[in-house]
Amino acid sequence: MAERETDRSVSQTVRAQLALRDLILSGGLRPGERISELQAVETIGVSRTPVRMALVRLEEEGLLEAIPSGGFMVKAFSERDILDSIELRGTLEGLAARFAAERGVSARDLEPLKECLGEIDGLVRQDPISVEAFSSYVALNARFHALLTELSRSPPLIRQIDRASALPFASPSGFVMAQSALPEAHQILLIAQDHHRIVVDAIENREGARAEAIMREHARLAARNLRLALRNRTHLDLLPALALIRSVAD
Amino acid sequence: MAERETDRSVSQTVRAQLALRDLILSGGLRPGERISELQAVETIGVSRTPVRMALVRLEEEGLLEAIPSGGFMVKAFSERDILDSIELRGTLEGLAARFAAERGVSARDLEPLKECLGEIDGLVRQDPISVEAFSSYVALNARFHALLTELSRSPPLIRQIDRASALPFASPSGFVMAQSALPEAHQILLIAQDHHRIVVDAIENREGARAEAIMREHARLAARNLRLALRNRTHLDLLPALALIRSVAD
DNA sequence: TCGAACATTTCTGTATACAGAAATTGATAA
DNA sequence: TTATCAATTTCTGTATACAGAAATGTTCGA
Repeated sequence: MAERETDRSVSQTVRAQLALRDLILSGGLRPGERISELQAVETIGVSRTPVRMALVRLEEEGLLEAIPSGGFMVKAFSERDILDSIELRGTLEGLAARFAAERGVSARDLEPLKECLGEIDGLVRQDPISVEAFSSYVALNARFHALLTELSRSPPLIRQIDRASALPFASPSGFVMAQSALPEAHQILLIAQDHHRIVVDAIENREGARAEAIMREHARLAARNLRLALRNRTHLDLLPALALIRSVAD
Repeated sequence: MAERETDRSVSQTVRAQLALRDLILSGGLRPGERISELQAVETIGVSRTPVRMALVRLEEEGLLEAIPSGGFMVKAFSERDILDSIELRGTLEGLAARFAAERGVSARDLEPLKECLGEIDGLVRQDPISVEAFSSYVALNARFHALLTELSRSPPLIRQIDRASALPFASPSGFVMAQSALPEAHQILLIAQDHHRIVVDAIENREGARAEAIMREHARLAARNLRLALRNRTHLDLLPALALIRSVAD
């Protein structure tokens, strides 16, 4: 939707995949809705073959579901599904943190993580926090988690975490936090940042069990947060995947 | 390879996927080897389109890797990759066991699991254990783990576990345990069955933490087991994915 | 007015054709 | 003999054509 002119640097398949994913996450396609290949062809502007490839990939990714009679539909998730996904992700990240701690990381390896930590600090110290700062936080937070995951040095685990993140971190491209929810969100950010600091410390000190435990706690915070957001119908959480939750969408 | 005549009950894509996966797991395609679409078309007997679909699915599944310049190759795994995958799987199954315990399962829900437990008991009580009994065990064990996973009642978790099982449980269709390795394997089976009994008991008694812990321990047994198998170059382990390990294949 | 059966239309799954890129082979020169 | 360059061949990515199935709309009968 952003650019219409053919971008030759990216394959048609990838383009279709990105376009479809964004369409799903932004709510352009509702949960349960059947996806018409021909319609997608028109919308995206590529042929059926790459669209089809993208559909298969998105199904494997977990955003689509195959219809027995043929074709795909947007997968619908319950509130519990999302909460479970968050806990699942926390468990995997806990394992990653433990791996990082137990296998030993050099000070040099920890550097990017600490740097990221510092950048986040700069944001969350603002009082009151701005909407822009919050958007930056979302990006930085994602980077922090990615860096942490990388530290495990375990390709299978990294892969799995990437997959598990699809839902909890699913976020349409142009998400912005509502102004009214900022103060409460700020409080949560401060706690989350505490967790971040602790896990880095635990890894540095080779305390695997502690590193694992804090990441699980971190996930529990996110879950509590989401539960609150759902109850209040606000977007104060860090996880704007709400469009996918059927029980809310309906 | 089994049937050549067109099986109309299954789609061409699924047929291609199964054929390719079996070809990879049985070692017909070596790790690192590039997969020629046209060659696959000839071997499997379907057109390029379904082959292509199958390749994409197998890549998402983690058995193939995309080549930057185009096409796919069989993914190569290190010994550590496989060990990590086992621990990863154990961690996820631990979470599943905890979910099952905490969320409460009725006696009726536990019935299939207990029945499976009993069947395995019948096998492992044999002394000496037969090669056939061992093959049966492999199947029953997979069923036990699947049933346990189901008890979590968490679709996202079940999905992740299925993905995570791709490697640890990867097994070509006609695998049989070597006669010489049976006694040692039998010992391991007995311990594994102890774990199975404990986890069922823990779930029944709503002891989430205990259920989780024992599944992790269970994975650690499998990992130790595989490590031993790799050192001795025997197939005494329960995880015949060795064909995928490059450090062994080389 | 409602329901069922038939015809029409649309859509998916599969096969194939085509273009551009990559790899391989062969030839020539140092 | 070896290295380099060019020509050829092969392969992938994409588009499109076709057949069968599913869904939809319409018409006829009760």
